[in-house]
Amino acid sequence: MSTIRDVAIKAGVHPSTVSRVFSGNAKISQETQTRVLDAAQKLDFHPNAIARSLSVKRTCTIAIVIPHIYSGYFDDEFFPQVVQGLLNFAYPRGYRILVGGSNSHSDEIVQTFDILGSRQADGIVVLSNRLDVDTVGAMREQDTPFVLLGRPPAHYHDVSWVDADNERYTYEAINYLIGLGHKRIAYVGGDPEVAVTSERQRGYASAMSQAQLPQNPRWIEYGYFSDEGGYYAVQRMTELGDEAPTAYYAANDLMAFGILRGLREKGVGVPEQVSVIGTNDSGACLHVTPTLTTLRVPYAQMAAQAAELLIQAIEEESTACAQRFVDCELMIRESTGPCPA
Amino acid sequence: MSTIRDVAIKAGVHPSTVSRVFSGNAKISQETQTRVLDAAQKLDFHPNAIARSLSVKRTCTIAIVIPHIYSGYFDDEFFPQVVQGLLNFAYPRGYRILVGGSNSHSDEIVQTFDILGSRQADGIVVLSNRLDVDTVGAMREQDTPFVLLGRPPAHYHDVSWVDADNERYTYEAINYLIGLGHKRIAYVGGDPEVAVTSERQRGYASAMSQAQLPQNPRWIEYGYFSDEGGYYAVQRMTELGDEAPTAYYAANDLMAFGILRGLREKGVGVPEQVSVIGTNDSGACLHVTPTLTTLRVPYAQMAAQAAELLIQAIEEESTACAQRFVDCELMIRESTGPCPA
DNA sequence: CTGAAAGCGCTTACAG
DNA sequence: CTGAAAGCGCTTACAG
Repeated sequence: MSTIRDVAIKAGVHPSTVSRVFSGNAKISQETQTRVLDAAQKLDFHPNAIARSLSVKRTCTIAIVIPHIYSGYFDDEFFPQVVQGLLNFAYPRGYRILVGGSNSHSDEIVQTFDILGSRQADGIVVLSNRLDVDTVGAMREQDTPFVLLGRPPAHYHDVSWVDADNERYTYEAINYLIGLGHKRIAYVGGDPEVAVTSERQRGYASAMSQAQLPQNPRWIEYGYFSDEGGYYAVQRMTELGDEAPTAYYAANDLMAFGILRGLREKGVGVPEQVSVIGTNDSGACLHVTPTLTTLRVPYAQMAAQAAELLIQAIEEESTACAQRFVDCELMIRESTGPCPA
Repeated sequence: MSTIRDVAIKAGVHPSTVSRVFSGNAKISQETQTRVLDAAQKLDFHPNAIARSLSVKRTCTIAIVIPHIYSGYFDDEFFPQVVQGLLNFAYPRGYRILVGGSNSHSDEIVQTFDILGSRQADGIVVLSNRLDVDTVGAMREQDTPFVLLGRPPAHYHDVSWVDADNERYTYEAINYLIGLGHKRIAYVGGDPEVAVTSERQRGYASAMSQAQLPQNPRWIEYGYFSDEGGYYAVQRMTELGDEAPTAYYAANDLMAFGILRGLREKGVGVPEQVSVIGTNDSGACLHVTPTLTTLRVPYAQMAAQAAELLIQAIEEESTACAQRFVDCELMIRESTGPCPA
């Protein structure tokens, strides 16, 4: 592998000159330029990105560490959409994505700080699902830019984040069911440890109480974002007899598919007898029967905005923080209908 | 941000000593060790990974560039499985994944060579779908290790790759349909430019001809891996009347879902009247009705093996190459059944 | 427009 | 076990 020095020798110039023709920003005479390029060509020279990074203190890389908490991160298209969104924004601007692994929640934090501390990336987007105040506080103490996907636990004003207003949109989804005449509505949340679970539950509760509907604790189940979780919720709730829900709201599509499966097995018609709403709008919503009404959460867009904030922070070296909400949309399809009399 | 030098000064030792306590491999007296660690602690020192990389010529990173050819790379769980597989093997060994973007096929190659040349990663796994001989030849000319996901166009013996034997497994899937009594079988391939499409088509053709079944060119359609492609294939083929296929093999699940949708709209019963087989075994196969019989291709496992070969090449600096096949499995579910009389 | 020099923050033979 | 020095391959003020 040839270096800038080899090229310089072959071209009969100083290494700094070679550097200048490759970095682009500097006036170089037409003649030396071609001489250098020629030499580089012949030696198959490619600038070493690591050496450049060390010198300019920029890697043109943004990082993300993947939680291995539940496989739903992959099953439910959450992670792919995030990577896609990051790439959509970052790639055209010359950035690449560094993906780190983790094998537990605490390891996830360790890995995040490792990337932050070692400067292997210029910035990092972190999934703030389970971050506590301490963690966020510690991130603020260091000086590599970061942006959260999801709000921090306490409402720091000097932290950047992008989030959906989960409470509000779940409220609207429940309201839609109420508008269809449903009165007994189930809430199937994800992992109760994850912020989004309680956010959505608040939306559910406020829609119910605003409509002055009775709330039954047995209508609430945590399905941990898995298909089985949804399926199990149906087993539990159909036992309630007269008190069984006529509609289910699930905090992700996977659980909604499990609900659909559970209802089908019990011979319950959807949407004639029971309505089902999922969350995310994953591709499979259109492939199931009936097609699934779902609350679309634009993860790719969230990630793209996170990348935007991050790259802004990196390049402008501003310490200004920004908070952004993205819009969700209720995709009404076949799995919801009027409450039967 | 403090450096090794700051720590050295504070601890009253030479920078090389600090380096030694952090790199781990070197005998250091208990006393200096704690002095250094103390100083590092106080200064919140974290070794700079980039500087280390430059010095040791290793980044502990393996790269992949994502093709933006068709969104199916994301929709069909191909890419997420690949990243998951890479990470599963790489993460426990201290490697991270660098993900690059691209916006066209030629750009994909440009980006690949850019990573290779700039030494931003220690190795790269490349999707060999559309690589031509020239490209593979050029990759061999440089000295960063790489492994192909899929075979190279010509059968180079000095190139590492991991692949499924697509021809063989599609042959078996078709044979399964033939065993069920089907005689008119449709092949719905992906993008005809992609190697896997013709590989599977060969498997299809040889199963048909071995069973001495007539082959009708109108039973062959390219659905470009999209839902719509499968849907459209049904529109075309149901027009064939008596000659319409009684079974469909689709080269990915997405197209199979489109086929299912098309058949449902036409009131064709699956599997009573027509059987359908997909490929990949994406999560949604279990959520559709009927559940989809599919040829499982273990992408995550393929990627993990690619990571294994790659890391081997990186760490042993051996130039030995290896070729590996992974096993596929026909997952028999509800969408296939005996050919109606 | 080009050269010479110092520096980015580590590592690692070489001495002792 | 520790220090001093050279080096990894670039970049970038500073001169001229």
